Amino acid sequence: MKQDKTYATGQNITADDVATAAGVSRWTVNRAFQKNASISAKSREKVMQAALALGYVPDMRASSLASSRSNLVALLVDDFSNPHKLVMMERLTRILRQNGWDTLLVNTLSRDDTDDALLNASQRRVDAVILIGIQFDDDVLKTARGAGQFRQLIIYARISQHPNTISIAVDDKHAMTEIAEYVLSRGYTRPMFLAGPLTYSAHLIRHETFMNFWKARTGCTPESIGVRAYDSQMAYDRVVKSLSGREPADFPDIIVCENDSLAIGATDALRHHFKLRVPEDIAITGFDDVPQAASPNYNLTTYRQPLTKMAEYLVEVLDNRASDSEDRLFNGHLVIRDSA
Amino acid sequence: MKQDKTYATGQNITADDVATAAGVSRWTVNRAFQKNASISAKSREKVMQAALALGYVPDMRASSLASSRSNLVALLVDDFSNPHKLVMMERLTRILRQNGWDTLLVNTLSRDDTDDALLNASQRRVDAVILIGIQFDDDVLKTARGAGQFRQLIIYARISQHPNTISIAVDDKHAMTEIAEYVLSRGYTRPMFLAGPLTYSAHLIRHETFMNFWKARTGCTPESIGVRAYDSQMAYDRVVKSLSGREPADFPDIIVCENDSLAIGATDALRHHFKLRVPEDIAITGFDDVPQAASPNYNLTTYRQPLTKMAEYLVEVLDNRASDSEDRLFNGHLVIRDSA
DNA sequence: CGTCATTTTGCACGCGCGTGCAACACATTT
DNA sequence: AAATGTGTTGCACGCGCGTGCAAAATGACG
Repeated sequence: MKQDKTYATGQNITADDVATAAGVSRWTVNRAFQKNASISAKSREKVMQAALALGYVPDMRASSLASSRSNLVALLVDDFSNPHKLVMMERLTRILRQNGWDTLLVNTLSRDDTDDALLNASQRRVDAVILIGIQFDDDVLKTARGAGQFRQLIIYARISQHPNTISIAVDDKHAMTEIAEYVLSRGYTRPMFLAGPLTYSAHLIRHETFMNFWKARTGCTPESIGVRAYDSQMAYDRVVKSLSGREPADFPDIIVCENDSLAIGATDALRHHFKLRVPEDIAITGFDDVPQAASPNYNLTTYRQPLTKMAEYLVEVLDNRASDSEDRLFNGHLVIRDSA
Repeated sequence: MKQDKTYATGQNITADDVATAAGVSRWTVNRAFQKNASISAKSREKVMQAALALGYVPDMRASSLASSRSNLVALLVDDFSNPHKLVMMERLTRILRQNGWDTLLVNTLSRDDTDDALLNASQRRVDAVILIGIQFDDDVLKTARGAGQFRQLIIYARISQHPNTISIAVDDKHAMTEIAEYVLSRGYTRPMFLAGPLTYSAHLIRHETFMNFWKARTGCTPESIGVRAYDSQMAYDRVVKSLSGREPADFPDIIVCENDSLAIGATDALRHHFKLRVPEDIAITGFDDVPQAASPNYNLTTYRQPLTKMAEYLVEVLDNRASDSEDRLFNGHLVIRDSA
């Protein structure tokens, strides 16, 4: 049944073909496909009919080349193990597309690869590069080849100190304060903080905020442990290692996690390794509200970022409709479930 | 600290600029950036140094326009709720990029949107469109505008009856037979099959295979239920509804799920709603081996698709190195854990 | 040192479309 | 009917690079 090896229908149809078919000039054809072009409704109609009949589709490579705007953004992602990335990618690509932007997905294999990934984006002359990852640090950006080719560099869901960069992120300080207030108000007294990689200052905010808050409000410095990646398995192992051999009295009564991946790993460790109950024996909080957090198995108390608002603001920035090019922090909200 | 509003370093540098700087013609410059170009090592060196000094990056829009090959593929994804999609996307983008292919990620919002998504890909003149989704059916493809613009249409991780299309997928029949053999060999006698959306024939294979196998080998027809989407929550609700009010003797002793998302929802339902143990009271099998399946919480017996091999074969097809343009089915392997 | 095979380089032309301006058509006003 | 204004259309030129071929440079060999 499968015959044709290619899916193509012969040679490409250009605006010229449509022009002769519609009895207008080529420029009128292209105008018909532009948004705010000066063209009469009548001739646009003629053009569109001819285009449909011929199966003409404008070539954005050529239009981009001529207009020097590509309506393309590169999305650099370096951590596919965190399920929250999937949520972010869905939201971003959806809202970008609804606003006329296409997305080039670049899988940044490792930290050393960032440079290559940026080069990749440059070659396509994307209008902006969006970074959603954890390995991108300011040094990499500074020395990146081809970094001069794109107009905007946007750090999404993270803060960056790098100049010429816009951060669109949740206000970690505000968010973590809200979590800490909640933890305190629920009467927990021996919290432990489970942090992710503490390589860059931007990652420290949640950690610092919680520690400072707790110290200021109770006088005590909470215990704190960390892992090298936002990975459930690592969190599991780390919690096991940290709590093994302790007297029950020395256990924390709640583990405040930097994100849901860690929280899930911690929960599994408490339940399956230590045979403890969550939240009865030890409570847990997370951050992100990944889909799994809502499952009856975890019922995780967590913090939801306003991803839609953030994506919409991103579009504003891309369209140069944003009032300024400063960083923008958003507030999400605490999602209270059973885990704490 | 953040001063410059744009990241651009003035106007674009073209091959001409590099040419004058290196003392060669523009064509030599471009040759230096081509793979198998006829150019001496000496002048390539000269060019590369000048290019580096000026920060020149070749413009793929122009090269694509001139050569009519874009080295770009569109990845159409329509179901971001399944965590396995994240795994597939990571593998695909990684291997594609390692082989010189860029990926345009198109979030296909709904079934009606497929047409628009394909149009989107056409406008960028991608060399191929890769479909990893469940909503794409043959009717949509038939009537798609702009479908004639790309050379190849590849259905990934699913079978399609559509001509002019290549499927790269796991051999569902073989895989499900392996699962069924295992279930039988472990002595289960009252299996229930939990299926996903049964809209297209391609989705029925796993279901049919299991049902036929069991009937042939035991003479009994297993019970079978289904949900409208590959969603854990739906699976949870469906299992609750199906088993509520039954006598314990009428419970299945194993639930064979079409994929891990459903298996996870089923597991949660058994544990949290019915307070049953998995696998002691009722066992579970899944399909895909999502990261979560390996967690100590689920320990899911499941089937892993050879995603790397599949992606590598995809590259072969894109490079026209594949022996033929027929569908290609791969075998994965059973991953035995505790859940069954 | 000359001849020929081979590699390397330069170039006219084209890929498909946008920009800015000039020419044109039409409706409105005096 | 002429003059004015508004909306619409056509066109020269350029965006940056690849293709195929011819000219030039290089190397091999007698």
